[in-house]
Amino acid sequence: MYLRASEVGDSSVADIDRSLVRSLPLFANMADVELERMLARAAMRRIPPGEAVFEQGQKATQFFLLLHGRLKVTQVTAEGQQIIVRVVHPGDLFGFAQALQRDDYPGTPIAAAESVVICWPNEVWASIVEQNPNLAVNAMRTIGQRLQEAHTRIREMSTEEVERRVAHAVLRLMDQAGRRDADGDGVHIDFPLTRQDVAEMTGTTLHTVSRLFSAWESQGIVKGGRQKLLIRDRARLEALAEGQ
Amino acid sequence: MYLRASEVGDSSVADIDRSLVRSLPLFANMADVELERMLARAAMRRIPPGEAVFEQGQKATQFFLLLHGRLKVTQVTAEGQQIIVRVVHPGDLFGFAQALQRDDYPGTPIAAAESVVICWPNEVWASIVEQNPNLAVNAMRTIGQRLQEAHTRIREMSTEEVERRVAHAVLRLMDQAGRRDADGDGVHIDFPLTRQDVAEMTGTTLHTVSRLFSAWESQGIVKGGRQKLLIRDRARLEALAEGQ
DNA sequence: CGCTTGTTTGACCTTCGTCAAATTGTGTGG
DNA sequence: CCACACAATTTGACGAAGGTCAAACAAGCG
Repeated sequence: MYLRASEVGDSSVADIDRSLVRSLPLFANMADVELERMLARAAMRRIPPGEAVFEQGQKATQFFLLLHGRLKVTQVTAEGQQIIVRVVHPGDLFGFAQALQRDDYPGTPIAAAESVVICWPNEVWASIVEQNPNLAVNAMRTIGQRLQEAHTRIREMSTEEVERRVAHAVLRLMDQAGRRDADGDGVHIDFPLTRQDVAEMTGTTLHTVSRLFSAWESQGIVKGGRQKLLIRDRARLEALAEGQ
Repeated sequence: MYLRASEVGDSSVADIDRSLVRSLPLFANMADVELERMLARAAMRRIPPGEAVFEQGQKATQFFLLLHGRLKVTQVTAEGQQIIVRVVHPGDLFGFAQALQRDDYPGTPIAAAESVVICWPNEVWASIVEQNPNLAVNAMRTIGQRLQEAHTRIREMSTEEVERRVAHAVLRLMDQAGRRDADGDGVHIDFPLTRQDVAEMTGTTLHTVSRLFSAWESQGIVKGGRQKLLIRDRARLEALAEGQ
């Protein structure tokens, strides 16, 4: 948020915050020299809220790393229905298309808040992986974890009713984007999140999510607001997620 | 099916069918020497129908490749509900736990039909990947594709009604395990498949699947049987999958 | 201050899951 | 080779979870 780059769209390598990048697990085992070499081929981009980094179906020419902010990756069906495939958090790689053996991007990452990404041309990937197998292993673990998450979600959608699914989704958001509230009265989600978003993450409608949040609020479990959510009683939310 | 190993549980490396392994995309770019070196550390196992290669939650000590047969990978929820995460086809890697950064297996692969697998101890993975980055890239692509499939499934479960989901699942099975029928009257699924299986793949109940198959059968789209399914009219099934 | 975007709530109705019971294949042991 | 037992399948009746439709109501933003 406090980046020099925030005034411009694209920006030079020199502006990239080294200490931030260095702290990412993805680069944990990479030598400084190699990291510099990698950053030398990167570009930085600022994404204002509501804008897409790229569009679903677009030819994949680059891959990305989120430095600051938060992205919602959406997919749109042929009928125009939208779902949120996942949320990209700072430090996550995304737009990995060529590693997934496809030449177009499968989804659209939209900035939920002001965001900053680094991007590399696709060709860089192969050469980097060859020189640094460690990175490949790390990247594979990342994808593996995502696969895990996807399976968890499939299992939830197959076997759980809406209330439990929504509870799970909120708990996950809490872990990934929770922030101790200023008033000390709980944990709030650190980026603008609508009921519609939650619905698209759990396979339900914004109406149902709204009804659930209202019910929860009357029990003191959460507190809602426009694009805001504050969790006050994690324990009870966990109970709901486990089915009471 | 015509393996010497079919009489015994475990078997020596010498028995592994080289031409079969060689033809797998996973080893496409691997030199013969390296392939031999890799197979030298492998073991072969025969799995009778209904038996598990390993159990969900078990400590992951090996990774596997399916040579013959068909496996249903199941997950069981805390409440005891089961879902089928995916079907393993000949040539697929599975039981990849350590690449996914976990030390236990996330699911249970059960042989739907008589099956033969090769297995390696986990330690082998790292050394092989180091010597042969190509394999790592291939493996990553495989995982990437699985992630794609998982997202597709999530999207379907979020936005489509049961009939479309089941139609999609059947089409997928057709592509992955379809076999021109002996009577030439369509394509049948090449392994024993129950209504319950289809239900667990689509997040519905065996009752609903049975009702759907009955309806489809009366329209001449499919023909059912005990653990059997014959697709006679792919075009109409595709129409159903697209929502008419 | 209006306008847009997000949220809340109510009424209604459809899709599917649940419960129950009958039926049909298959393989096995006598 | 038949009969029995078990597993898979089929079908019907019923009800409830949750989606759809509709309308009113905030909360920011320019």
